[in-house]
Amino acid sequence: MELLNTTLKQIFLKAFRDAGYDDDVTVGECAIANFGDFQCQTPLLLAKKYHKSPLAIANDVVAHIDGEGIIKNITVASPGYINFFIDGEYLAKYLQEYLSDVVDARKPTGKKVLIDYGGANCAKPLHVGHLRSADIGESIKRIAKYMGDDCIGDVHLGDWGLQMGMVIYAVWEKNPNLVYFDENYTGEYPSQPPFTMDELKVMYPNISQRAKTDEVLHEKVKKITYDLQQGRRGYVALWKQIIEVSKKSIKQDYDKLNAHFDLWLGESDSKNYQDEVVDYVIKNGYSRVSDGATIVDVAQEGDKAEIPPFMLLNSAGSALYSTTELATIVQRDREFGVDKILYVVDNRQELHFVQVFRCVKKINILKKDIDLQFVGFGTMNGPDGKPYKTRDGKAMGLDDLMQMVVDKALEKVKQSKPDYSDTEIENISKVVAISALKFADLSVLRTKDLVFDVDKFCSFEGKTGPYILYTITRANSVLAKADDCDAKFSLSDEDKRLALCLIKFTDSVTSAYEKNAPSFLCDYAYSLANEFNTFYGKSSIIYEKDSTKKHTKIMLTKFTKNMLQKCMDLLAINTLEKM
RNA sequence: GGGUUUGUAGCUCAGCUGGAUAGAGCAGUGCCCUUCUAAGGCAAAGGUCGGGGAUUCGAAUUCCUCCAAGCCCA
Repeated sequence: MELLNTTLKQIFLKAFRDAGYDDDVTVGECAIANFGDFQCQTPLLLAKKYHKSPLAIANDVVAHIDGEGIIKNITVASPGYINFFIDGEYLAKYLQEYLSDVVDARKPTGKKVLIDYGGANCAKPLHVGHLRSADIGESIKRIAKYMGDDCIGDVHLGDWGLQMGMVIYAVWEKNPNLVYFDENYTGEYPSQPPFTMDELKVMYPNISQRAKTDEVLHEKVKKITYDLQQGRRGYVALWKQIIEVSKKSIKQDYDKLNAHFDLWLGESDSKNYQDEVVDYVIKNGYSRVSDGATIVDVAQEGDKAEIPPFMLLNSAGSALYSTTELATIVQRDREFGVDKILYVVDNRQELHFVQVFRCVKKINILKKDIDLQFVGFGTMNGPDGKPYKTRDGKAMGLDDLMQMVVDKALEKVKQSKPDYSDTEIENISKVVAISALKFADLSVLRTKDLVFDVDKFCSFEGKTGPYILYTITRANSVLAKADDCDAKFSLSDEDKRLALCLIKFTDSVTSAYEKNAPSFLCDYAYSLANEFNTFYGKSSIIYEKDSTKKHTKIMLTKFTKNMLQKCMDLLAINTLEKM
């Protein structure tokens, strides 16, 4: 279907041409405004070029506008705005078509996009810092899918670093007699892991803390990590079990947040490509040795800042985080044939990714020219304005945070709905709590840092997730009680505000998609909910006497509900039928 | 030191490519539940948009400069 914006632009474009103003692509664009339903500001832009006052141009154009049946009540306002209204009947017809069309995904773009988000580490419980990547990444994925991209979400698990050595050490410390640590052992290893996830969650922080001050322990851990990466049998067997157990637990946590990954690959999965990539780079002369390390220069002319070289191998000859990243891109190119990769990671990693991206481009190793994008998000800071710490003992795990919000929601539901059953209360509280948490996280502009504020996550009033859920349930309740008839759907002037708000959806998803910024959708959902609540409060819907008016109001209620549901779906927030 | 991001109401934040009186939410004030879920609505109050300069019909938005903070690299 043709969007109203396009229709209006065509009408205005023709009028501008007929009036003698031509040759600019932006001519005739109209936007929803407060001084009419729509406003066109083009006359202001043309004044200089044609040496005429904007007011005169506006008047010229208005005389040539042919918007029969669509546009009405055109006025010109100083210094050169063209304000106008949309015919109610026309808008009603358009709106119905728009809504049945817009809920479905757009036409496939044919683009394959991999979204790298989540960023959990094996053996480590998720903490508040993981919230943003999961929430933003999942929403970006859903938005891109809606816009027609073929999307793959990859959790890209941290499963190959020093933390694995730490956990293996912890297992050893607890029971050094396990067969995993016997170098002479050649038989099968037990199928059951010698630990539970709950034990792992304690082990890692414990060793990590101790390794900071204990040099000897730190060295031991490094040795274990090295042996693991060299393929020591017992360690590898144990490592695999750690990953299995971790994955299961991490998946449960992400499920709670409604973040669902298509791929559960980790850093270690690219190791098949690692040697090949390193060889390739060295053989083709892209690297040089500096202070014993093998590096690739990635500085470019015109750089404002000095971009340090990409590190391929350190002085000990071992691969680094950056090497793994490079190998992973090659893997994604070969195995998935992606066109674009989005990295939904903390802003602080930007330089690292700039280096990786430049290196990939420089060494010319990919089959396809992949569009690599750094989609950074602001840091979750503590109350002191410094990044929220995990290792300081007082760290808040995601579990604890969720429990806190759920408890708060329980309290709230119990007091406002005393007649609900316990299971009902429990179910509602969970959904409300997660919606509060996710919406609070998502509604802040992606790139900005945000203060970790428990009260904000626990807030259920105002611009929050629960407000949107509440609006949906209100609409539901109306629809359940409404006995609709077959009357005409026709928009009166007072219903138009809600109708115009509904059709703004396209602009919102589009900018959310283009900027990889779900916060635009949060803003939109809130403004729509707000508009609906005003509409709801103004007059009764189901007790409306006039059948046309009643039918129209019921339809608008239904549209709003569907639209809000759509937005929440794109934000990956579950909704409720009743609360 | 270099780079980078940010500075908008008491607090937390919107304000996209410059457009009419700078918008929300919390907190605080006053109303509104014997008709659709008050987790709501309505009304009022709150701001020299960090300071200064430049560009123009018009700047929170673009440019320059200074101040302050965060982050990254050294």
